[in-house]
Order: sequence, then C-alpha cells, then structure tokens
Amino acid sequence: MITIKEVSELAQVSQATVSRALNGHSTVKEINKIKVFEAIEKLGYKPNAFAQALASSRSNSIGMLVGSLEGPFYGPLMHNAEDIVRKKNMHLIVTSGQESKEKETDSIRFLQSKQVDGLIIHSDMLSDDELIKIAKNTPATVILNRYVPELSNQCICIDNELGGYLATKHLLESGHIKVACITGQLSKIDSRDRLQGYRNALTEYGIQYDASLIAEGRFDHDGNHEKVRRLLDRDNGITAIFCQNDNIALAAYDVCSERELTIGKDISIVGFDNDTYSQHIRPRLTTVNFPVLEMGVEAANCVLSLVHKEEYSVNNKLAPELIDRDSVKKFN
Amino acid sequence: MITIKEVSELAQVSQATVSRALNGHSTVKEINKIKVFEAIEKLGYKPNAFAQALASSRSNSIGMLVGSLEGPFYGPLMHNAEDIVRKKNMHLIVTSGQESKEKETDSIRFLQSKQVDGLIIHSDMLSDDELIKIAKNTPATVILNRYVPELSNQCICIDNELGGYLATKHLLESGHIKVACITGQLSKIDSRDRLQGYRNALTEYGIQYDASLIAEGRFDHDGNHEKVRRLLDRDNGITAIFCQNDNIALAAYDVCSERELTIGKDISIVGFDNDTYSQHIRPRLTTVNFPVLEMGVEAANCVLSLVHKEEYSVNNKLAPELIDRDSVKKFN
DNA sequence: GAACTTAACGAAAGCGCTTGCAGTGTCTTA
DNA sequence: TAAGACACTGCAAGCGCTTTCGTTAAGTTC
Repeated sequence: MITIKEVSELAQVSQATVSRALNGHSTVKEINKIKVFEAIEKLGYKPNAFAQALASSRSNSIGMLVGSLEGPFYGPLMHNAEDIVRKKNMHLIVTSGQESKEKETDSIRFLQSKQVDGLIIHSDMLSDDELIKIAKNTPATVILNRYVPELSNQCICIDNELGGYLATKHLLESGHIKVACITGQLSKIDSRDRLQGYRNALTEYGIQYDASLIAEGRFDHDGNHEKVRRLLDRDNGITAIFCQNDNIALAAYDVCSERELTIGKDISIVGFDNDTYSQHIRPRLTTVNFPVLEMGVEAANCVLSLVHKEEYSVNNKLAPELIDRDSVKKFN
Repeated sequence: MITIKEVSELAQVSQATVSRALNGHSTVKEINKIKVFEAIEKLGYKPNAFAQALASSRSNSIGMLVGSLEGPFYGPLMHNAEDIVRKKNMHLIVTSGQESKEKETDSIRFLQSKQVDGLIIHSDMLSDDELIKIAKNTPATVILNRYVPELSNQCICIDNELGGYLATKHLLESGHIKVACITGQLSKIDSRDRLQGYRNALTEYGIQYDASLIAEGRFDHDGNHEKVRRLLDRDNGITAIFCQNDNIALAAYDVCSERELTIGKDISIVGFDNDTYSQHIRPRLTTVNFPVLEMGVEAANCVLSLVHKEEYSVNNKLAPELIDRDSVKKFN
C-alpha cells in the first residue's frame, strides 16, 4: 500500500504538506501542490479512508437504514439519496433492518461504529425514544416517515391524511358512493392517517362512514387476497375500493380477475404509493403518488445541512398527489 | 467517545486484554473476560471500526457495486447477498455505478479505500482488463454476469444461452413456427447468448433461422415500443415473440393492446428475467426466470470463501428455467 | 532598518485499536 | 526439585493519517 509518507518523500515535502495539498484546508505553495499531485499520480496513491477518519474523526459518509434493500419503495429512496450525497463528495452506506428490531439496532450500531457523519433512518421497529437516543449520539440524523415531535425538523414524512383524502375524493367525484377501504396494519400510523383522509372525504361529500366497508389488510403481500374476498362477500353494494397501498390493490386485481369482475367497469380501484408496477399492470392502476423521489432528495439535503451545520428549511411534510389512470369508472 | 482505554481501566486489565477478550484471537482468563464485558456493558463501549480496521488492516466488510440501487434485479441481488454476509458477522457496503464508467470507477475506489475485505462487482462499463486489475488489488473479488477467463472461478453468470433456448423451445413445443425475437442491445454478450439459444432451439426443431424475425431492442425502457411496431408491420406471419427481457415484453404488451391483439390468443409472448411485475400483468407473463436470488447467495458465499481463503466450489453458471404462465397460446 | 505581520512549512503528537514480544506465574514431568 | 511447557498478561510499537504549534522566510509598515 502506498502511503502518504512515500508521496511526501517523492515530492520532497513533509507529510503535512501532502495532507494539506490534498484537503485544501490550508494554503500550500503552487509549486509544491504540483509536486505533490505529480507524486500522487505517479505512485497511484489513494488515501486510506480509515486513517483519515481516525485522525480527523470525520468519515465523509452518511449512513442510511432502510427496511429492505429491495422493493419499489426503498430502491428509489436510496437511489435519490445517494445521488445527492455523491454530489457533495460524500458517500452513502446503506444497511437494511429487515423488519427486525434486532437487525435495525445492529445496523445503526454498525453505521455509528463507522463514524458516519450523518444518518438517514427509515425504521419500522425502533421506538421514538430509541430514535431520540440515536439522534443524540449522531446529531445529524434524519427520520423518514415518522414524526417524532422532539426531532421535529429532522423528520420527513408525507401527508398520508391528504393522500387518503385525495384517493377517496377521486372516487367520490367519479360518482361512487359505496366506497370501501382496505387499510394497512392499523398498528401503523400511516394506515390510520390514510383512513382519516378517507373519512374526511366522506364527510365533505356528506356520506356516512360505514364500518362494514372497511377491512384491515397488510402493506406487504400477506393475506390480502382473503381480505378482499371477504370484503366483496359482504355484498353491500361496493362499487369502488380504496386500497391503502399498491400491494393491496394488486391483491384486489387478482380477486377481481378470479370473480370475473372487470376493473374500471364492474369495479373501481385506487391504490397508494405509485409503485413502478402500477403503470405496468392492466388496467393501469389509478393511485396516489408517494413522492419517494422527493423524500430521498429531501432526506439527503437535510442530513447534509445538519452535517455541515448550514441553515436549511426542511420540507418535512411532502404532498402526495393522485395519478389518474384506468382503474376507476367515471359515472359522469 | 468511550475508548478501549477506559474499558481497560474500569476492568483493571490492559488494553491488550480487552482487545483479546473482544476478538477471541487468544485466550483470556474467564474472570478477566467477565470483568471486561461488565465494563463494556457499563460504559456502553463500542469499538471504533476505523481504528480496528487501521490496526488490523481488515475491515470486516464486503463491498458491492451494482448498476443501480433500485429495480427488480439489483434489489433482490443486494438483499440476498447482504443476508449471507450478515450471517458471517460482516457487513455489506453497496454503491452504485449508475451506468457511468466514471461512477463505477469512483465507486470501486471508494470501496477499496474503505479497505473492504472482498468485492462483489456487477459492472456494465468496466473492461475485462480493468476488472482483472481490480481483482489484483482486492483478491477476494467476485464478478457477476460477466465471464472473464482469467478470473474463471470468481465469475458467476447465468446460462443465457440455455435461457434463450428454453424460451424458444417452449414456443416451438406449443406449436408456434414463426417465432420472432426481440433482443437486447447486441453489444451486450447477454443478448448475443440469448439469441444463440434461440437459434439452437430453431435448429433442434428443424426450422430455418430467418433474420426478418429478429429485431434489436434495449433492455431498458427506451424505444422498444417502436421496435415492436415495426416488427409486427413486417407482417410476416409472426404468431409468437420471444422478448429478451420482461421490459421488452411489457412494450410488446402495450403494442398488442394498441392493435387489439389478445395476448395468449392472437399472439404469444415469452419474456426473460421474471421481474416482479411479470406475474401481475394480465395475462400473466410466461417468462424465463433469472435466478437472481441464487446469484446473490452464490456471490456472497463465494466472496466470503475467498476472504477466508476457504475451499469453495462455485456454481458459476446458474441455470434459468421457464415459468409457464398465461401469455402463450398452445396449439396442441 | 527595526518591528511587525503573514504565508508556508515541518516536526511530532495523537486518533483508538491490534499484535509481536517478553515477561510472570503455574503446572507437568522426570 | 529443577526444568521445560504452557496459560495468561502487559508493554509498546505502529497502522496512515490530520492537525497543532513553533519556526523560518518573506513582505509590509513607519
């Protein structure tokens, strides 16, 4: 391994000067800079990131915890965050929590032991208190999709209530009256907020909330088919379903096809998230866009501003919007 | 920051003993171990990964370069690789090359400067020679989806030729004779191999290869619709299309719907990759499964065995298989 | 030309850890 | 009981870098 020592010897300056030339923290004579960079070039020198980090206690990297390294949600999130971080000449280290509290904790440990300068956290399992503790250790911490009052300007969420409202309103506007709603796990605040949005829209249109039109599903793939079947079996004149995410909508698609119900004609469906596949399934799914791109960008910008202690006004409640495609029948 | 020094003082042993207790490289008296771990617990000590890495020149982490942090291919790849790596108490650091040679090089640099113990590389832009050079620097390097003869037991590919053969054979077996093929970029070896598989199947069934049935598309989203339209416009009695990936198949779906051709009846389509959405589109797409899961697992196992210098017989040509769904009409 | 400022640099300490080496003390073995 | 073997431990060097501090040389001011 080529070290700074060899560079300094070849360039006939001290190690300190090489370091300074490299980092630009202090002034170095032009002639020496040239000598240094020539030597670096000639030797193919690459600074040892560990030694740098150890000596400076800065790691030039941002840690990110996501639920999973795969999937239509986390993918773009990581992608966009990395983009921004890279542009600032820093690096993003991503780990996944894989829906286990232990792994989430372990991942945060790992990232902190790597002395990340900042942290972007999308956690399912960690409690607010634990997040607060983490943010105390790593002040430049940004929390995604969770609102922790104590960390109010470090949280970036989307307005789930608005999203639920938009989806429902779209159905109502299209002339539907019996609008069902399949929620995610009601243990999750996202589900409850989206449901509240649904209720708000109903109220606005003067329609009574009817609990028999509600079913609790799951945001992941498990068991939604059965929920949809049972909902339809209730046979209470449903003409439209607001599925609280696109996964659930997918299950609804499958069940409708089982029952030979033509989506967009016999029944209408609205999803939530605007996952990549929502535009590939037929009929193309009308859904609420989850601004995951913006979230990635915002998270990265926010964490970088915290790291560099710059002023930055976070946009911490991102607005979803309706993507009107082909899965909703319009009566008017 | 709590350091090993403080732990050693509280436990009333030397730093060396703390280190040894922690790493188990050497024997430490039981009573001292207990004292050490009690002290660690009490102080909430976390070893500084940089100092560890610097001192030991081992980083306990594997670097991974992928094309993008998102998408149905790289997602599961990362996911499964991380799983395995974690189980060995190491960590995976993922960076993306984003289809730019510069970024790929930069990412590898970054990973190497982080002293990763091993490297898993899925590169689009780097030349074989460059890969060889990288593998020289980091001996525990595994190359994905590329066969570099000099690194033969560090390459993990799938058998694209077999895949192309299986797709075509399925169509032929189902009674189709005029089978078109839309390839990916022919600059990519994958495309050429899949095409060769197509030809092999034709030969086996005694059918003459007809260049007018071939069109060159792209593995990504760009411009495939137009290619499909032009192919159909040639009006040469095509009853089936082998699309060299699911993306292309998606474009074919769109064009067929434009032209009111019912897939699985008027025309048959086989894809390649078995992307997540292929089972959600209607009719469900018959496609060739790309064993991405196995690839992730195999890559991780391989790189770990290289890191620990253990014997491991790589399965470096993974077998794709046909997933028979609803997009192919069967004449028999 | 003395006194001061400033630019540029080198020496060296130190970041927190691992590890080779040299003990020390205990246990076997003949 | 001497001597070798062994288990355990501490000392201290050193990993490759950053950064403080002091020094030198050059420039500035009156």
